[in-house]
Amino acid sequence: MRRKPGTLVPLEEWILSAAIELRRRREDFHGYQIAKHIADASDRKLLTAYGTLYRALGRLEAMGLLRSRWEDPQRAADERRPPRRLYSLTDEGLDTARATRRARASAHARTGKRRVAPA
Amino acid sequence: MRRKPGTLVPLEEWILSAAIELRRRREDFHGYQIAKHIADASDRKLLTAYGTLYRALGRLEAMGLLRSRWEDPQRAADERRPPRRLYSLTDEGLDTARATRRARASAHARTGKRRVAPA
DNA sequence: ACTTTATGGGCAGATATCTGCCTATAATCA
DNA sequence: TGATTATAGGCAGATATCTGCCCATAAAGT
Repeated sequence: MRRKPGTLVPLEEWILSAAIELRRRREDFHGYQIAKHIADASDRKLLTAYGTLYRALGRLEAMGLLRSRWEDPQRAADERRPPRRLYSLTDEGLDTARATRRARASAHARTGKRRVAPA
Repeated sequence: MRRKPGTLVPLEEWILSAAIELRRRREDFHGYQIAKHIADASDRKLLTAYGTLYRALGRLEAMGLLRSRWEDPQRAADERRPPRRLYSLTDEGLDTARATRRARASAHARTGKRRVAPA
């Protein structure tokens, strides 16, 4: 719905937030996983389909905040499931994710929006 | 349903037959593709789910008649779809597929079954 | 303030692989 | 011949990624 340049939409912020959490556990994440994570965390019936999330991941990657790589297909085969696309935060993405968190934390009463992503 | 050792079930024969056809076009094939191919070729409402086919492919690979490899995930990404597992006939699989065809061709009236796979 | 425009999210479904459970039946065995 | 057993196929659904279409709405433009 026409984003103000340099800002993130809520879904993108949630993804970055989840990415920081998973990063502490030294894990990369994949779309299906984060979709379930977000669906659980937020009661919202969000993501009736996964399309919205995968598109958001694509945008974040295009912005340079996430990078993705395909996992070794052999590993997927060993675990008897389709291969995953694994995402991780770039340096810029990490900065942005932290800035987003700070903005969230200090956004108690204020409704003012803050720039959390580079123009 | 308890196979006589060294024989193939119809689904497996169809797969090998399709594999020979595709081989002429110098193409490897993947599960989803062959499922549709078979579903089209045989009016049968076969393969309401794909599970049956993927299991048959797995058996043929375990028998040594097919080999599989994962396609380059980058190519799948470029074509904006999930990665495929590509199958091709082994030498033994090619022999077996040809023997199956001959058996089919000469099975006009006779109902007698023939050994088309090695014990 | 009012119109235009860009785009994110919902809905629907395609693409692709894989498993668990049940049942029917062919092959084997007694 | 009749009982046992192995297993292929159907049914249902999980895992995983991705696209097309539409609409609502916020941002930008006038």
